[in-house]
Amino acid sequence: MDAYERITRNASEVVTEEEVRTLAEQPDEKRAYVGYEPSGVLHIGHMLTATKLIDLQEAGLDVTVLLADVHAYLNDKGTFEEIRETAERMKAQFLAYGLDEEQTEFVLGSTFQFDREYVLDLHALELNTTLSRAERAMAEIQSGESVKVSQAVYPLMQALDIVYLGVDLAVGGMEQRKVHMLARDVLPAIDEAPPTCLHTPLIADLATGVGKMSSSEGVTISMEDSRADIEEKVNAAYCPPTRDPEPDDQGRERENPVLQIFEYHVFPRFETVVVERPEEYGGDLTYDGYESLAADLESGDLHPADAKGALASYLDGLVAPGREKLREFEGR
RNA sequence: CCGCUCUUAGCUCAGCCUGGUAGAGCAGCCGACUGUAGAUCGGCUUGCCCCCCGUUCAAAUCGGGGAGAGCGGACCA
Repeated sequence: MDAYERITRNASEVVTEEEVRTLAEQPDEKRAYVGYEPSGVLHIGHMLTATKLIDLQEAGLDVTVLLADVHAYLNDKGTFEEIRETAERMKAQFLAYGLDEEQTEFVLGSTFQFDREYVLDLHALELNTTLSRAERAMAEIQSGESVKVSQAVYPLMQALDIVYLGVDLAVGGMEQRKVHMLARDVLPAIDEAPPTCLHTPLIADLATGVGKMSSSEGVTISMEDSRADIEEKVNAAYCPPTRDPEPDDQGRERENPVLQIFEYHVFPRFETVVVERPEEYGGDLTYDGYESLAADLESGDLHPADAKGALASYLDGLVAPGREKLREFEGR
């Protein structure tokens, strides 16, 4: 797999393809970043972009993980003291998850976002952005039902972070695309280049296959989960024997979250996947790629219950090191 | 600052006028059926009715005070 392929695999979109191709020519000199609002426990949403960061590191890029304490504050997530405490835990879990320590730089937002120069640039961006545009960019990210002024500033800071972190590639889930498009539009106003962006897919809600999995509602899988928790959650997941389920009775599109997790979480991290299966149903199966597994599920050669069993055990393998880290933090 | 509206189950809301300690839909949970889940069928749970004071035998409901949220405060309508 060449660098370009490695960088873009499993991405929902890349903006623009041409810019990424250029970047892929000298990956060793490039830097990608993702910003996360610190939270005490890594969940499967964090893990999705983290998996992409691991891809990027394997392709040769360096990675900056922004622990966005100021953003979390602006989004009403607590006091600075509380937020910074969770940032440390988050960093440890990312490393446990498999980010390369040598190739990863963790930066706390507050270490540069209060600099005079940064703030002046921020105000310049504010001057170039309408409130409705900023609000639109935040729609998928904000917490609470009424929009605060702080939340309008939020996406502009994301744009500026890309500049101040010296980043060549901004990575995020698809929910970040409006923010990134805003950044591309507005950064030229302060004579900065529009950032190249890479967006990961959103995984559907585990229980229903509708919409996207969210840590705030519905079921999610996190580093807090025991193996038994994971088995229980995966077993309860929506999983028809197809990768393209029918819309539900309200006409909402559905995905197969079990297949999605195989595709976006498991196969990027494991060369082969072994599905253990009782002799009664045909014995073990071995897959060396997502396509063959999905095809077998569709044909009926692989029963969803067996797929779920395998998924739970591989997910547990991904979560276990982070779970250990969390336990260490508890011990302190 | 002024005015109007709202606050009842996890969510959306009904009940308030005509006081008698509460309901619907959705969600959730359990069971049946499928070797998963979903769908279907059967069953079940849940409430400081925003807070305080008062009237009353009795207050979600009436009166007073307070808190929180939403909307409005040129013109037009």
